[in-house]
Amino acid sequence: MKISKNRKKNDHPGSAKQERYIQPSILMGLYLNPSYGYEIIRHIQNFGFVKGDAPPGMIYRHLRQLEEDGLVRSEWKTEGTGPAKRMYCITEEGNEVLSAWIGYMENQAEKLQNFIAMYRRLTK
Amino acid sequence: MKISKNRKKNDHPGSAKQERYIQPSILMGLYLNPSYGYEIIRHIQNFGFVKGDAPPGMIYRHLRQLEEDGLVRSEWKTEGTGPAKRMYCITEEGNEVLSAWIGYMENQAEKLQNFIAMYRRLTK
DNA sequence: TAAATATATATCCTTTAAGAATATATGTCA
DNA sequence: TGACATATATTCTTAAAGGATATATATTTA
Repeated sequence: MKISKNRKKNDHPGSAKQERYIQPSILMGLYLNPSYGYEIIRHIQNFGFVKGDAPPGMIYRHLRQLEEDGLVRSEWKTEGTGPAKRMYCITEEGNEVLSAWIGYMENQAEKLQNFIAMYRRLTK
Repeated sequence: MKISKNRKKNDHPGSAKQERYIQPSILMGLYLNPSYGYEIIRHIQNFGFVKGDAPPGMIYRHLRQLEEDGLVRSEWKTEGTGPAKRMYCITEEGNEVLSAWIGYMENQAEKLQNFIAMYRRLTK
C-alpha cells in the first residue's frame, strides 16, 4: 500500500497504542499459574496480543496497578536461583475481573465480525 | 461484581479510552455514502463501536486528520437547508486503508476468539 | 419579529494507556 | 574478576479518546 507523504501517524491499522489486552493477558497467565514479572514479560506473547517480549516497564506498571486494585497478590520469593522475585497470584476478585474481560472480549469479537460482514456485503 | 474501594481506574473491562475503531467506522460510512461531520456524529453508532452520538470534537478531529492523510476529500456545500456543511468523500487511498483495517480487524477477532477459547478450556 | 432551538463546525484541555529508555541490584559462570 | 543473565523499578514521551466549550447560521415558534 502506498504511504502518502503527509501520513505520519497511524500509518497502518493497529499500529497505534491501543488495545493490547495486557491486563487480561496477565490475569490469564496468573490464572494458569502463579508467576512473576520477568517471566510474564517473556511468556505474555503466548496469549496472542504481544509480539516477542513485552516492554518490562509495561508489565511492572500493570502488576503494581493490579495489586493496588486487589486483583492480584504478591510476596517476595528469595529461595531458588537468581535475584529475588516478587511472586504474584490472582485473587478471587481478579478471577471475577478476568471473567468480565472474557465477556467484553466476546462482545468485541462479535462487533468486529459484524463490521467485517458489513464490509464484505458491500464489496462482493 | 464487587468493586473494591481501591479500584479507581479501569473499573470494568473496556471502560478505558481505547479501541473505539473510530477511523474505520468513519471510512466505512464514507464508503457507503459521502457525508459530513454532523451526520457522522449521529450515524456512527450504526457501526457498533460507539454508543449514541459521538463526541463532536472526536469526529471533526478525525476528519481533519483523515483529510491531511489523503484518505478523504472535502468541499463546502452551501446549498440545501441549514448552515453550510463540509461534505466528505473517501479517496482511493482511503479505500485501501479501509481494506487494510478489515484485515487487521479479522486478525484481531481471531486473536480474541483464541483467547476466549483458551479460557473456556480452563474453566469447563 | 424576537427569542429559542436545531444544525454545523471548530478548538482546547484532560485523562488513559502504551511505547521506550534507562537505572539499579543480584546471582552465575567462564 | 569481569561479563552476562536475571529481576525489578522509574521516568519521559506519544497517541488516542473523552469532554467541555465557543462560534455561527438557519429554522421554528411564541
